Amino acid sequence: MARLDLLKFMPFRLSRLAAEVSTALSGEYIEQYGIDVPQWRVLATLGFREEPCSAQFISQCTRTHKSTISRAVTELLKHKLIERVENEDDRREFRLQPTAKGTRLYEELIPRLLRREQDMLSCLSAQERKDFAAALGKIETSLDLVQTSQQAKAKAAY
Amino acid sequence: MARLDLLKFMPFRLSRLAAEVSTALSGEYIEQYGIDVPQWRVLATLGFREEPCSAQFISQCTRTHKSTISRAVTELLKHKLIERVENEDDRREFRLQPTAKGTRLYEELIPRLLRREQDMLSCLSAQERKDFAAALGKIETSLDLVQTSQQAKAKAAY
DNA sequence: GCTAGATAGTTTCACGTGCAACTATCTAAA
DNA sequence: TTTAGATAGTTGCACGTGAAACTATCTAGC
Repeated sequence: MARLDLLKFMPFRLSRLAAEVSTALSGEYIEQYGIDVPQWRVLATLGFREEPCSAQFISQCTRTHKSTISRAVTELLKHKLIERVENEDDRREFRLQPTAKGTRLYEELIPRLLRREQDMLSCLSAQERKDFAAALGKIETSLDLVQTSQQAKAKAAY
Repeated sequence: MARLDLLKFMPFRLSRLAAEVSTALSGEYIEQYGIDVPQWRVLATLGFREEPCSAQFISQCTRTHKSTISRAVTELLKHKLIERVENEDDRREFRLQPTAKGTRLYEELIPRLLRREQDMLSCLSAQERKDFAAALGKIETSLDLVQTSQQAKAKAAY
């Protein structure tokens, strides 16, 4: 009879680890600034990229449901962390970009989060970290999980 | 100015991967049998272990909130996939164990899920798989995420 | 230029989950 | 024996999220 040790089952381990890491991060820093995970994803995408993006683009890049992004954008607008300008070429979509306040928050948050990530990985050697990231990358690719900016653009333009 | 590419940020990658894997599994197999993730966790714990367990024990092992386990147990009882017997030594808790029907479902499900896990990891060589699991183990340990049966028992007995 | 279908974004709804309060039971100490 | 505090399990509540419906706008084909 086939058996399965849940504690060694990869999907379970990933789910447990992701949940733990996520609450650790959001609990300590993100909640501190009054923004939640989807809002952080919007801000992170806008902060990293130079040009303004559409909500659709953010949704595709972060693989987050468009309704979730929509609500996050509404909140960020309300708190004046981002602003949106109409797109003359296509009046269905809006160009989103961080405000000065949003950029300030972003710049405060980044070092904290990067430090957190380093803490999390500090139990691995440099080589192990590299291998771990590479393995993760292979799995992501095989699951067609990686959405490059190019692909997103291509999709956006279909 | 510090920047952060969300797509290379480990917490984000883990969250995205876990979500994808989870929906892939639950969508294709678990939903097919009308049970959801918490119910599967209960069944997996009971099926793997020989002796009956308490809900508390399952909650600790799987790091799933006790209210979630409670609801999962209620559903599984309703569908006669598990049964519970009073514990004479401590009448607060119940001993949970799979029924014949539950065991049958478990045995049908296991090979499918294991095959799925293999598919997911098939993009890695044997050595890479081993290294990946080891790295994951180190991170889990450093985050105090690993709950052994012994520890759970110790905690249960405080 | 019109119409059909696609797309961006919003909103309503149903549902699953964590938190906190609650009941029942157990343990330890006075 | 009584009482205070801990524990097992359940339930009400608030909240976040995905699916689906909806509006407005765009594109392609006629």
